[in-house]
Amino acid sequence: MSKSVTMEAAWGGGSEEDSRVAVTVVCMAAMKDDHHNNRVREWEAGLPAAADLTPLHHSLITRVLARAFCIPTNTTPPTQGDVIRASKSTLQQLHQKANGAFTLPSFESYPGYESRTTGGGERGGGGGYAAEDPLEDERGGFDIIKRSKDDSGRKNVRVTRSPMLTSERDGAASGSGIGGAGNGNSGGEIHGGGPGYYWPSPGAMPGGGPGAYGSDQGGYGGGMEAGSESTKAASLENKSRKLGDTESEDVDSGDCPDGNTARTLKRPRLVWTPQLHKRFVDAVGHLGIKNAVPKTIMQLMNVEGLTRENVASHLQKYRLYLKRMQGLSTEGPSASDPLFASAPIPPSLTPSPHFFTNHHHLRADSGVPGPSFSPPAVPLPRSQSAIPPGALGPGMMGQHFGGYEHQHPYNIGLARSAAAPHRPHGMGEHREFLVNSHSGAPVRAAGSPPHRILTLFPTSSS
DNA sequence: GCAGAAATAT
DNA sequence: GATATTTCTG
Repeated sequence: MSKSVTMEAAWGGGSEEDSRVAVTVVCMAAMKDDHHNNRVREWEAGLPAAADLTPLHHSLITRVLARAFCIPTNTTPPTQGDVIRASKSTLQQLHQKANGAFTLPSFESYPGYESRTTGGGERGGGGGYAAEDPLEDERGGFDIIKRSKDDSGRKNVRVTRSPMLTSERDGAASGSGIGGAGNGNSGGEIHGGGPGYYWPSPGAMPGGGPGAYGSDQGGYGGGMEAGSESTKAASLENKSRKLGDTESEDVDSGDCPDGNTARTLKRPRLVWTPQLHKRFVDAVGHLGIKNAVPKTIMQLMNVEGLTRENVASHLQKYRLYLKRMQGLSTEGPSASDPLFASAPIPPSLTPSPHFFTNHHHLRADSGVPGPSFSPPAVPLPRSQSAIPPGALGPGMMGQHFGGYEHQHPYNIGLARSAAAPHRPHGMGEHREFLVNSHSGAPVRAAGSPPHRILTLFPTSSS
């Protein structure tokens, strides 16, 4: 358990130094073991140095590509001959190295490697996409993983920075996935160390992952997700083309993922967790459906990071839902919209308050005025089916909100709301959002034993 | 600039 | 198909 191997490959970064292939083996146990340590050195010694590889990529990368990835290149574009020559020469060098003293130590010596690569759940082998590791995401950062697939089906992972992230991260943004213990609490960054977002791994961990989802690490604290960028960027580009040349310039210059421009491409995807939705409903109920407009709701909700657009979108959906409910007023809640069904509709908003049928699932905190915290927020993994049942914590399984009626994960404050439907409790004071619990247990209401409450956007009160 | 609807993306 | 974001329109 104490052994770990980190393989990090960086190529085509923003500087000469980054343009390298670096393979680092960290074998904590081996560090105490001279035998192992020597073998590691031996292996490292056999690797091509940065200088061996830099000329290759500098010669081969086209200017367009280099520009796109902010790779410094020679000012004069290489000719075809240059490329061929450089390729040959570099290949020769590599061959020489390969034929020479390039011997790799046996990986069997490093069970850590074995277990990680086979058990990590990343299909197709490879070093995996470390940042997808829930444990890694625990660090509470706000980095956004954007994925896309190229033709070969390989995922492209790009780590960008949230607009809210003002502090600099170290170079580990896309680095190892197993380096740290993944304690989001200790990894406090800009917002004080909440286990912020979790950007789930599509297709990863088909039941065999590290199990962080349901662990007491609270591997799923998040609520925002960044989706594929390629399609988005393409769409953006298409649209900018439609709009004219003025904007395509922005897209052009914004290709370099230097943090500033990538931000404009996409905003993290907000998942309307039951808690969040409940807050939303409270706000709407407080305002009355007539006066409930996105901005006001947003202000009343007082949730950091929530935008007017988020609220507007949700309000749009919510209104549709209410309409539908009015039509179905005699038939009870719509199973097709479990999120909405999960939170009470204030009497002022609904003609059919009898709506809630899952009373046998009422939580202990129901009826308690004040902030009521429900199970940890559920991110919306692209493939939730990959999450092992039971690993999500109470009631957290199911595709989307499927199985909701039985899992009752979102019976939030139903009784509470019935008792005090017009009380948008905690508003103006609390900013808990996408609450998480390190214990993995449902977070309790205020007044309950002091469960550790982690907020997505920790505030001074956290 | 905001709200709401519609289109689009994931 | 569901859900969220983005864009469009008033």
